[in-house]
Amino acid sequence: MSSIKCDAFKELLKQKGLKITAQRESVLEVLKNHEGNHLTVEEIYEKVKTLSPEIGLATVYRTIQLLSELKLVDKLELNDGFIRYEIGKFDGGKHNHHHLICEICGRVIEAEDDLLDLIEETCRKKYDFKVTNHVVKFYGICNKCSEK
Amino acid sequence: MSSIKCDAFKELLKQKGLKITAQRESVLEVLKNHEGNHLTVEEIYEKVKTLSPEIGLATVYRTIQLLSELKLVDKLELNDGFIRYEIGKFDGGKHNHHHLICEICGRVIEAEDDLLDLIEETCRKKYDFKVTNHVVKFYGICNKCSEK
DNA sequence: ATTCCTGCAAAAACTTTGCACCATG
DNA sequence: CATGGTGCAAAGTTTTTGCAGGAAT
Repeated sequence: MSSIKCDAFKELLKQKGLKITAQRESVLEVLKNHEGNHLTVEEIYEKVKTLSPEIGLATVYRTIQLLSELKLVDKLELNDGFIRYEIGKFDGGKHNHHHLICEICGRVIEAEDDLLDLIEETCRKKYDFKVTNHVVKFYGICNKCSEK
Repeated sequence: MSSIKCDAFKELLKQKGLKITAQRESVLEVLKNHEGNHLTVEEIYEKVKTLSPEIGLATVYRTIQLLSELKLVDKLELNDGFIRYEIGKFDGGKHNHHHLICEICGRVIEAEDDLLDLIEETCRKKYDFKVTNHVVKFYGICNKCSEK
């Protein structure tokens, strides 16, 4: 498994004099295989154990922290009380990240449209703030819940 | 202190057969007095103790949970590792909530513009999802950090 | 009076740290 | 072989819960 993201990861580690270990690769692998799944630490741990059975929870925490610092994963709080992580989606300058969260059933829909340019323009003009990334959460009622 | 928000709170409690206590009023009071301040539980606790010195931390947790359920306060994760709360800003149908977070100094600027109508329109058309509220976080570089 | 709340302390859940051993570069 | 990483267990944090006494309706 040698996708672009894995290569980027190895490259970043090398640059910083850090080591490429099976555990680190496994954690990244799990996150890659569950893109858009918003995993909790415990869920990541459970899934990683199938790839690296001997891994300790502490290593999962340490690796997630590392991946966060490298901007390869994003922390997420979907207001269900859990802190979640998912692999970053902003390769090559894109930075879209919209979640549609149903207030009734809690379902999370991933939206990909990027219509925020206008707002970013306003941030720049009005607040002199240069936007480099954004996270948007829309709360509402999903189609299934509307039907009921 | 009998603002609109306090009255709304008392009304909601009454409706649900819950009781109006000094502790609950104090917690709401603190959040009202620090609108836009993004307080952690510990900060709320410290400030509430000046109003209700005998209050316990457990009661602060319980009250915040209650206020969350009543949609009077919003949970916030500004990616500095702390979970924060602030009083809700969507009285009377408004639901704006944009944070500009500087990736260098961590400063949080509150933006009030609401230019998201287009996006909400798209959510409705494309995903059949009715948006009732949104939380938007823009990461970027603030003016002070740009100058350096 | 009845029901709900509170403070306290204990428990549970979550996250970080120290250390001896191991693996990578 | 030097440096950094790992697993484990212990320590630190944060949050929740049980319970007996107290307050609100």
